[in-house]
Amino acid sequence: MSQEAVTPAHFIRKIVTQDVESKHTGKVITRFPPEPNGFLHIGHAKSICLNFGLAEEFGGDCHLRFDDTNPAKEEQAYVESIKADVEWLGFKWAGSVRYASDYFDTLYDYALHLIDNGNAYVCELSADEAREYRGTLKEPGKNSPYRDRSPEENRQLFEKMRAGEFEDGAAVLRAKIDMAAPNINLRDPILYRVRRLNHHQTGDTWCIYPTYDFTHGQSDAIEGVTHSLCTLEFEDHRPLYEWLIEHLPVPAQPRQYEFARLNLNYTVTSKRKLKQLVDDGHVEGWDDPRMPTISGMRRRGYTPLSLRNFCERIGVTRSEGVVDMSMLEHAVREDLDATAPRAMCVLNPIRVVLENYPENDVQTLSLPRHPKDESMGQREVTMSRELYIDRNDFEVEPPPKWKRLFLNGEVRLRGSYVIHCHDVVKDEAGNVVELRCTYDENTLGKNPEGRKVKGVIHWVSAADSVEAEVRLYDRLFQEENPAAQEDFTASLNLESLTVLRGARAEASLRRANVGDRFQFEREGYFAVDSSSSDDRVVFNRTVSLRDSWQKVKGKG
RNA sequence: UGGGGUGUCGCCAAGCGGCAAGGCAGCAGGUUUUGAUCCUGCCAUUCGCAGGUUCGAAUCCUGCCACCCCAGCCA
Repeated sequence: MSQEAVTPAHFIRKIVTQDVESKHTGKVITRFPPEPNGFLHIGHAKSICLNFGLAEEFGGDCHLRFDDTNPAKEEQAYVESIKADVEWLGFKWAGSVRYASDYFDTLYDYALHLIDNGNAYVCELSADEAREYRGTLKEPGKNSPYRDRSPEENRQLFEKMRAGEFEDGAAVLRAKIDMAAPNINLRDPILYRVRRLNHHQTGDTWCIYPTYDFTHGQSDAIEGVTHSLCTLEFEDHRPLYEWLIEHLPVPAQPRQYEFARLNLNYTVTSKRKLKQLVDDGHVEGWDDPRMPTISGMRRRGYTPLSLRNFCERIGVTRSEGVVDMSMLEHAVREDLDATAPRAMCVLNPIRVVLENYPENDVQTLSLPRHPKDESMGQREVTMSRELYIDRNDFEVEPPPKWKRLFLNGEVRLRGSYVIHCHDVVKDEAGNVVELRCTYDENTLGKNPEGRKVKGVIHWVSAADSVEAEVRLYDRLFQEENPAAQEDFTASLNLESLTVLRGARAEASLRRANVGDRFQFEREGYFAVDSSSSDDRVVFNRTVSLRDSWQKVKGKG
């Protein structure tokens, strides 16, 4: 066997492995339980990869279950986007999509079970009163005056709640546990509340809705989930999760395990904050390519594999950290380097005239689509007298270490000839607007004799190229940890989007389809945006190529 | 002494009593018609701190310190 670096098993993988080897004879069942109240982001990708990945690895199942217990915040549109994101990442949920609301009837019966056993009661304290009775972090709470109602009375009252005989907020069902518990989640937690709201799945069937705590664990049990994985903030809920499972006639005993959520620097991974960016118009929508949402990253050009590799590499632990954006960028570059066909696109064009190139002569050059993968074939680019190169690839007076074109210097046109610049044309303001050059006809496919040409730059034929819009993205926030700021929107990077309308792309790109990904040589990876039309191609820069010239330049 | 957690390289992360994996970033070279990719080398005598146990400690014990989560009829 090879000694290749195998990803070490993280703690959850170890637990599952151990369970499979010992107590569990059945299969591993996990679930990804999003609340449909927003779009999924990179943090959810971690959870998706963990849950679906584990099930896949152990030959088990992973369910997609919407945790839809709060109709006030949830919408069908979010349900649809979430399904699309999970599928795009390449995972398949077992069976049909599930909803916690599928279990509302059972949950209601479970509630009656607790009531009949004296483990739950209807409480008519107002929200404010309930807060006072709950006590504080350091002081115990005190019992609700409604705590000792009889099971019979509670049953009647709860049935009235269901029948709509209480106004919103007028009554709740509470578990009867311990108002002095040091863990606040055990101070008679609320199980049901009255909410006269239409629900995206159940319509107007219910006017009482179970809380997360009363829903999650029981749903897990009903589905036979063996390992219920969630983030650290739910750790304090585990005793309640277990209490409910112990006191209810559930069909299975799922176990909850917590892991640290993913934090990425220079962005936010909080549905609430992302929603605010959308609602306040700081971005163009949930799928804005600057958003760390799965749909935004998809539109930006990220690949499912790059996200999955990223999630595998960051690991799964219980210590909360902040992953550097460069890890994510590395993951996309790695995948795209191997899979993206190459093409040339001049982002900031400046005209080049090859004075010794015959007026109407047009040559077709065949270039490989990929430098290492011949199976990707060739593409044709047109060579002609008038070209465009990037303004950044020319200097009248070159700085030290310069390898590109300069006045009275020469450079290789990628896949074509070596050209020499002997003059520049300037406008009234003194800006260089055109380069007068000559080409060396003996340099196609071979190096000139007697001299070395260090640089290679990309180019396109002036006539045979298409105008394209190119969108460059920079980090959304200037602050490494925007969430730590008083107002996170204050550190929004106002230059996170740069739109280049006059870019010139090689002709082969005319037929690019939405979603297609390319490496624009020497620039970066780009994906065709969904806003492209037949007469206007729009490219999103997924990520730039690594650029060691920036470093050299920086050192002066 | 409210409860629950976490502290290993700039970042992520292995390790679980036998002498600090790996990845990202960085640095230095090599190859290169992408200043890309690829390749090579360098990058924690030290594991939050202080004691202790032990032949031996990041790993065990004790005490500190720092940070995170919890007082929604949100999830």
